[in-house]
Amino acid sequence: MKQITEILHENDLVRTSCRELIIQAIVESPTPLSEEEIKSTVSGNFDRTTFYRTFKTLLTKEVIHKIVIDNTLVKYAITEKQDQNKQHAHFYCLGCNNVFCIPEVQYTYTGLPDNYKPEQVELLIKGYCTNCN
Amino acid sequence: MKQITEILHENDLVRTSCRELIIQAIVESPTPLSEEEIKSTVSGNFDRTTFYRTFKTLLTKEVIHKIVIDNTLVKYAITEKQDQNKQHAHFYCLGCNNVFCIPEVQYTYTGLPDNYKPEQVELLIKGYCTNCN
DNA sequence: ACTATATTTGCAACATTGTTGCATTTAAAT
DNA sequence: ATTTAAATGCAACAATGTTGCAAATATAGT
Repeated sequence: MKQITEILHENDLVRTSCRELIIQAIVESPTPLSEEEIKSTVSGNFDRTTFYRTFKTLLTKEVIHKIVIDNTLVKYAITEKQDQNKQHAHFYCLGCNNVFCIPEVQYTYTGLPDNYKPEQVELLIKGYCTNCN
Repeated sequence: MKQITEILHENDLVRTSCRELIIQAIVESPTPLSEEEIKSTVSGNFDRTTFYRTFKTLLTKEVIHKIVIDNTLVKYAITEKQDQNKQHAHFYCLGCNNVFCIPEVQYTYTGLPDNYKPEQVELLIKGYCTNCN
């Protein structure tokens, strides 16, 4: 709990229970959560408006960030400091719909025509996780 | 125009002007279009409901398919028969926001832990295209 | 070309999702 | 404890997407 307060403080954000609960939900989950999932664990406690505003704030302050699997499936995770400049692959489980960050994976590509200037490269592997094999 | 009628016929879809215009807009564009872009080229001609329904139909029949860059940025393209089983990389231009299919790119990865069973792999390269260099 | 049938369209009403302004409440600094 | 700045809740609104149904349209058979 102390950590969560610190996260807010480090980002110049006033400590409020809505912010704390959203962050807590994300931190306590073993895998990234969807907005829906976060909303439901926090729901009942706050006005719809407050949730949206808080969520937006945490995103723009990059306290949390998104992992896009599909336009209909977006997951959110805490932005760890060590992750800031690290690019890592993601695994999406077609069975349980969970997302996993896989920093162990190394990836490369060849054959991009010269006229394209690459800046970032994202790899998304879809398949089945341990539990869903 | 004859081609478009054929596309509909091949997919057991009644030929209607809304369907034709949506397909036409996509086919005539050099790069994939967003739903917004398609809507605006077709807008005025049809009821909002009709557009949504037609769009959905074309998607579920896989006459068109989506390329997801971000949950806020989804582009649609015609599904060519030869593309059906081909997996190819995509390039997203940070300058002009256009998406390009890059079948020339070859890519691989290593280091996925054994307990994950991969089925598909998607590579998305973000950077600047010829016009935006 | 005409008719019968199935499908699509447009409209209205509704449901969901997200946004804005403002008065009240809460957090934090002195 | 008091002051100040920021967040909250409410109401009203805007945008987006959906459903049921009658009217219109496309297709197949004659």
